[in-house]
Amino acid sequence: MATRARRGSGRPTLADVASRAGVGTITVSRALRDPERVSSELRERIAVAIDALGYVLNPNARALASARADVIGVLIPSLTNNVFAEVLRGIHDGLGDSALQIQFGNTHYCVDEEERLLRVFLGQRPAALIVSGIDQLPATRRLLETAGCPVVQIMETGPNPIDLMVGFSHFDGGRQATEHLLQVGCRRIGFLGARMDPRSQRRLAGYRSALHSAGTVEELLITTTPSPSSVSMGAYLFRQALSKSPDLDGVVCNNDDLALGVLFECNRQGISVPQRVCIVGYNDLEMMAVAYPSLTSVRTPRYEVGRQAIAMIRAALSGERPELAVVDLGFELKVRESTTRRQPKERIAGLSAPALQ
Amino acid sequence: MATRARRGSGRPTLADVASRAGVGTITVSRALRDPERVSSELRERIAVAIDALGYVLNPNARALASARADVIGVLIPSLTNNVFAEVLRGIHDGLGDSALQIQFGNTHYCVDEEERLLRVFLGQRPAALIVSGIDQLPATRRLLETAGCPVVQIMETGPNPIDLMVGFSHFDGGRQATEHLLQVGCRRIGFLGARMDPRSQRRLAGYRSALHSAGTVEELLITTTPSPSSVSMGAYLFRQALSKSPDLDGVVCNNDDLALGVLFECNRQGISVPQRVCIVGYNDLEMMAVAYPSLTSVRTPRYEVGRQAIAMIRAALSGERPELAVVDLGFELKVRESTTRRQPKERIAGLSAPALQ
DNA sequence: TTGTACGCGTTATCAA
DNA sequence: TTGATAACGCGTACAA
Repeated sequence: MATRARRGSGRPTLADVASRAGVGTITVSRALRDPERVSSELRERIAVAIDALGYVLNPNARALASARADVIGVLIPSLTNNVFAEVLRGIHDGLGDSALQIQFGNTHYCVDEEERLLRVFLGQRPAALIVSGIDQLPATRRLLETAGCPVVQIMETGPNPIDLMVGFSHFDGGRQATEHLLQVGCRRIGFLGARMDPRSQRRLAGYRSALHSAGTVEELLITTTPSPSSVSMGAYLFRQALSKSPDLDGVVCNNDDLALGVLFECNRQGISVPQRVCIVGYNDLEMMAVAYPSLTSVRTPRYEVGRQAIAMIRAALSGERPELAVVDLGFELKVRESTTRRQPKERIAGLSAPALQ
Repeated sequence: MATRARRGSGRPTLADVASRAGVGTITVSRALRDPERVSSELRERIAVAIDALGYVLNPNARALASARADVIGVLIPSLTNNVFAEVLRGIHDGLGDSALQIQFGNTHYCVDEEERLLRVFLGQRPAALIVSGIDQLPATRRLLETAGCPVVQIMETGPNPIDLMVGFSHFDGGRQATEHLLQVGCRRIGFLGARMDPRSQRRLAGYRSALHSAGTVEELLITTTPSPSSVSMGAYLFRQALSKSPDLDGVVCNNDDLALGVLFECNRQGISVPQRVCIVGYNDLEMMAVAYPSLTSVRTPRYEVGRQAIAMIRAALSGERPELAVVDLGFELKVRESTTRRQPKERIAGLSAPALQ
C-alpha cells in the first residue's frame, strides 16, 4: 500500500511505482524516458507496477525539474479562417505519438496581442514556438531570438528568418493569379481584398507587379477593406468594384471566401462567369472545385505547412541541425471554369472536378 | 544581485523578486494572486521589483505546488469542421483576461482517442474539462465523474449530465427542418448525411420523426455515408439520391457543406431551386445567406456554446454552484430562398440577406 | 498583514 | 546499469 502524502493530489507518484517495483525512483524515471538505458528485467517490473497503480506522469513536476516543458506554443491570427484551422490540423497530425503538447494562442491579427501571448508562453519554457508570418514587432523578434528553443515562422517565406521558416510566397501567388487573368484575355482586372493583413498586402503587391509589367496598373480597380473576409464581403466588394468600374472583366480575390461571394453575386445579377467576368480565388478550399462554375484558385499547402513545421521542430529537438532552415513549399494555380473562356458545360460533372491545368 | 542557482533556468524567481523588494516570498506570491491581501505599499515595491527583473511566474511550479493547473482541457472531434472551430473561438474569447489556458485535443470522432486524450489531460490536474457530445464510453464517463473538477459536455443536451452541459437538441433541429419542408409543400423529402456521428444520427432521427408524424417515412429517401462531410460530398450524395428517387422535391442536409454541394449540383444540372427542389442546411454558416439562391438553414449557436461553457466553468471555479447545470441554447430555423416557392428574384440583394422568417 | 519551514513529483548530479 | 541526494520554483500550513 502506497503511503499517503500529506498534501498531494492523491495520485500515485514515481516513488510509489519505485517502491512497488523495488527500485529507485530515478530508475523509473529513466525507464519512462529512455527505456534502452534500463535492463529489460527492471523495465518489465516497472511496467507491471505502473499498470497496477494506474500511474500517470506529472508533466508539471517534469517541467519544473528539467526546466523545460514538452509544450509547443502556437500563435495563429485567427480561428475562423479555414486556412489556419488546417494549419493547426497539420500541426496536430504531425505530432503523431510524440509526447509534445500544443499550446495555442489566437492573436486576432494583432501584433501586440502576439507579443503578450508570447510572453505568457515563454513563462513555461516551451520546447518550441510556432508563429505566423514574418512581421513580428522588433521586441517580439528579440524575445523569439533569445527564447532558447526552436522557433518556426510559418505561412510565409522571406529574408532574415529568426530560426526556422516554412511557407511560400504570397507575392508570387498574387502575381501568378493576375498573370493568368492577363493570359486568358482579361483587360480590366480588379483586386478584391479583405482584412489586408501583411500577407494580403503582399498578394496585392504581386497583383500590382503583374499589371505593372503589362503596363496597366490602375488604383481604381483595387477594392479593399480592413474588415474580416467573408463570403458576403466578397459580394459586397464586387458590387463596389463594379460601380467604380462597370467594364471589369476579371477579379483577383484575396481569398476563396471573397471569390465565392463574387460568384454568388454574379449569379444573382445574371453576370455570366467566365464569359463576362473571370474569377480567381486564393487558397483553393475544397468547395472551389465543386462550385458552379468551378472556381480557379491558387492552391496553398497549409496543411503541409503545419506538418512540416512540426517535422522541423522534432528534428531540431533531436539534435539534427538542418542545413535548410527555410522551406518554401510553393503553391499551385488550379485553373478551372471561372477562367476558362470556352464551353464550360462540356465538362462532366464529377465528384472532384479535375484541374484543367 | 540574485544568487545563481545550480540547475535553474536562469530566469528570476519569486525569491529574487522577494529579496529585491525586501519582503518574503509568500508576500510576492500573494501580491500576484490576491493583491487585495497585501498592503498597497508592499504591493508597489513588489511591482517595481517584478518590472525591474522582468519576472514571469512559472506555471509549472505553481501547478506542482498547488496540485492544480490553470488549464482547461478541451476535447473536440474535428478541426476541419467550421462548427468546432467556432466553438473554440467562443471558448478563447470567453477566457478574456483570466489566467486560464486551453489545452486542446482532437479526437477525430473516435471515442477511444477521446479516452486516451482525457487520460493525458487528467495527468495535469486540469482546472476544468470540456468534452463534445454526450456519447462518452462508460469508462470515459467514470473518469470524468471522478475528475475532481468542473466538466462541461457541449453541443448537445440530454439526460444524465456528468456535471455541466450546454448545447441544444439535434433531434429537434432535424425534425423542425423536415417539418418546414412539409409545410412548404414538399412530398418526397430526402435526407443527406455524411460522417453520421451521434449528433448526425439524432438529426436523422428528427427527420424520421417528422415524416412519421406525416405518415410517409421511406428508407429509400435516406442517403448517408460514414465519410467526412464536404461540399463535393453533398453534390455526390444528391446525385445518388436523385438516381434512387428521381421525384425528390426536397432535401434535408445534415449540414451546410452538403447543402451547398446540393445547390451547386442543382445549378450544374439545371435543376431549379426551390421550384423543383427545396434545400435545408444545418448550422447556418455565414455563406448560406449569401448563396444564390440563399439557403434555408438551422442556425446553431456554436460560438455561444463555447462562451457559455467557459462562463459556467468560471462561475463554478469561483465557488458559485449554479442551479442550472444544463443550459439549452436552442436553435433557429432561418428560412430563405431555397425553401420559398415564390419569386425569389424580387428580393433586394443585400450585404446580409435578411431571414424571411 | 507578513514570514518560516517544508512539501509538491520529477530530474540532474555524482558516486557506486 | 543503478541509486541517494539535492535541487526545480512555488504554495500551504502554521506561527507571529
